[in-house]
Amino acid sequence: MRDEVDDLVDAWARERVDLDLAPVEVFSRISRLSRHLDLARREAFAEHHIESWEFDVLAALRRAGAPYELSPGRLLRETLVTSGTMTNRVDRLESRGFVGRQPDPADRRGVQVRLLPAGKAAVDGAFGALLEAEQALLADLSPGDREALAGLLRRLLVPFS
Amino acid sequence: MRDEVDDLVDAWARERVDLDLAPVEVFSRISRLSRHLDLARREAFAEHHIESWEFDVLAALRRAGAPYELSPGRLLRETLVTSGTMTNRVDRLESRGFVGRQPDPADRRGVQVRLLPAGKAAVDGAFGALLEAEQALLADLSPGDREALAGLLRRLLVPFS
DNA sequence: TGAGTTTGTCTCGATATCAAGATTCTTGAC
DNA sequence: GTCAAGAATCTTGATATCGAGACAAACTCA
Repeated sequence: MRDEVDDLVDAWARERVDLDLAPVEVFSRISRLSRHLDLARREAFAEHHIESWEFDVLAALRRAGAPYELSPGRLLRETLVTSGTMTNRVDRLESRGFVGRQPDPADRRGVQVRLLPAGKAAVDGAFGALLEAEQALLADLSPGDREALAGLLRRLLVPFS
Repeated sequence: MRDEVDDLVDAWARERVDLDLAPVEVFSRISRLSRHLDLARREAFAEHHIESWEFDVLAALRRAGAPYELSPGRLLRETLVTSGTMTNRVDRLESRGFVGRQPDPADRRGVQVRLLPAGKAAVDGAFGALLEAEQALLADLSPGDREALAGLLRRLLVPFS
């Protein structure tokens, strides 16, 4: 059982016999899986007529719980984009009727972005499709393997959190 | 030991008690790690004054081995970008003196992109810095853990290869 | 050989993102 | 109370990417 990264590592090993390529075995697989997952995500969402960036914003609001309201600042911290990008995203979600903007009663500089019913329906449907697609990708791993994998990944992620 | 994804899963679990969130435990960590790795990569390359996209192209040429020549078509398949993007990238690398373009003697439609000495020096230096930074991120895992992780990731990646 | 299809590269227009700056409001120190 | 410093949001300009299309050359198969 070989994957694309085995070929990559072999090629580097031929050219740079002096280097220890162990990190490539892990991190290159993570990067490539992430790219494949983005594509799979896009496909799963396409059937529900939303884009990945739309899901990211709507999901942050959905996770927050009723009344499904967050500030733009909070949203950009959740989704790791800049403020200009978030303004643009909320504009487009607003024009689709998925979210609404309301002045923040406690801070007159502020705005609250609220998830509207159409947006909630969209994100709930899309999340279901996403989980289904991802379940299929995990099908070859036993529950024990999944937990072991999640645990090892957590250990890599903790220093960043 | 909790990470950002533990919080994410808890939030979803509160809102959607009906769903099995096991895939999130794995795939959300992979996506987030990939984003953090991109930033770490950018930092490691900054000291060598090259950008991530430059490394991607130069590394493909470097891995190919002497005489370090690939066609634009081959390069875009290696780096997963579109042809318009690759034209732009090769243009900029050419203006930095890192690569050169030559007509393909065997196919008059074709072009060969060749890695020049300055480009080879840049990519070798940057790759060393990248491996060093990535070693540090792996420091907490034993060699056995690393192999187990790489093996599990390979099993996820094989279907895409 | 010659027509039609495929391949390889580049050009062009549209767009999402980022970074920096502008604006408005809040907060805390004195 | 006033003023400076900070925070929240939006605006603007630059840019890298994508997707579609153009063009040239190379195959295919009768």
